[in-house]
Amino acid sequence: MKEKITRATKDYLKAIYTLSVNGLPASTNDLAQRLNIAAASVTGMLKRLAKTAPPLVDYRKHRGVTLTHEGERAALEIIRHHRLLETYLHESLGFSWDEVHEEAERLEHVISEKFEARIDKILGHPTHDPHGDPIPDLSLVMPQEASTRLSTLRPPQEATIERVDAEDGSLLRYLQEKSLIPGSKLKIRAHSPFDDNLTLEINGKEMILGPAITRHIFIELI
Amino acid sequence: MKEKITRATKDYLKAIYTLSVNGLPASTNDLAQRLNIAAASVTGMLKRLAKTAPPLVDYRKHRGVTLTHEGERAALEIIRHHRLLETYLHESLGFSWDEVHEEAERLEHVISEKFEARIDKILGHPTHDPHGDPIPDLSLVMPQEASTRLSTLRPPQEATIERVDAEDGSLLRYLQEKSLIPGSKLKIRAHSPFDDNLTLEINGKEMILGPAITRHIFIELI
DNA sequence: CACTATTTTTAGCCTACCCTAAATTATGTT
DNA sequence: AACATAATTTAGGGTAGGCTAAAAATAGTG
Repeated sequence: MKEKITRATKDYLKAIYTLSVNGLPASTNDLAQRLNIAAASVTGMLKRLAKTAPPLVDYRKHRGVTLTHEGERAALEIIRHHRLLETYLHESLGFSWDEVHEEAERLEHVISEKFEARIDKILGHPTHDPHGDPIPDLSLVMPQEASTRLSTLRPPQEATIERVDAEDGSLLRYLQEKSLIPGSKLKIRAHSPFDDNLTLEINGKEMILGPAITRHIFIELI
Repeated sequence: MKEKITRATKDYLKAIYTLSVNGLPASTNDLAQRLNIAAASVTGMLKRLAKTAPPLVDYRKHRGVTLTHEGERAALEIIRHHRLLETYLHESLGFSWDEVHEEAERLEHVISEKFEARIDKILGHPTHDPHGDPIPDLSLVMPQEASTRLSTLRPPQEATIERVDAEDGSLLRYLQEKSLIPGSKLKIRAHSPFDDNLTLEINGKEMILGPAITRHIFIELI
């Protein structure tokens, strides 16, 4: 009874997944913004997704949308593709970490299970992609992901960067230049009130970062 | 002024290219068969392709269709993608030669110029794919391709297999089993009249092949 | 609680591609 | 030259997935 899952459908499922991590339903508007599609079109598509067999989403008017079990499985498959691809592009094809997202975004829809298995093996079954995002394993179990934001730290805490939540290339290039990448260790030196700037030391260098940046960086305390 | 070239468009251009190697226009029916689409649909699509700006094909009713310069460029780009991918899948990801076509068929539409450049470099700028088909170079010049069919040889000619013209997986697996792959050297031992069977020796083994097979194998005389 | 601002949905359209059935044009014989 | 057959095109439809404008529902605020 498997329905054919189109590209557009996959994009919706992925977006719904990432917008409802907290368990809350994703809103029409948020989806529209993330997918760059008019809100009205999203409503129409959600209706369609809700009445496939089996239904991929649970949609109720004005209340937002969540994934069904089926929908979540499909979303996780795509996310696995995406993150494995990002890792592969980075490690094996020499793409820089700010380039991998865009390329993976297109490839994720067309690679076969065989292709997936090959790169997974070549990479040694990685658990995280270049941005630190967890990669669901073969049975689609998602590893725990770092959830403490750098912006919440205060001196004299120390931490390791685990994950960077950003797709924008220019931000990613900036972060790389500052060594703000997964694996880097840092110490909080100071916190400014009102603007919430953080002064931190990383690789012996000191820098001041605003919350617009530190909110996108997730850490593990040392 | 570049029009956006959709997936369907690319498939048509590629099909037209391969069907009109001899310079003659491709017919509606042949296209329909190759693309697995009703002939009426092909007519409709050809009309559309002929009136893009710039036009991608030169189409005249009941006379078939040829590629314009623009159309040919686009076709060659896709063919370059396809054949580079086949080579990459085979050499770097361990796909067998009967599996590469299908996978490349989907990937060819979505890889970036950067991806293309990477695998081209990793492979050492290959000129032929695993089936022996020539790969257009960066400026889209197509290398000469072997054009003598094995079926035309007669004892005691000797030759090297250069290219195999087949997409069907089971045929390809059969050929591989018999060492009928690019690079193999062979000697024609006998020719049977009427059925045009050829007896040939390859790697010290003798075998008899009918024209349904030998027509798909292209060689270079030694 | 009433009113405004925001979010979401309806209604009505549009484009790209695909299909079938019927009509038309080409082609290959006699 | 006149058919029969094969190839092609026209006509009329359908679906997926977009869009805009207007209506309706929800949420925030005095």
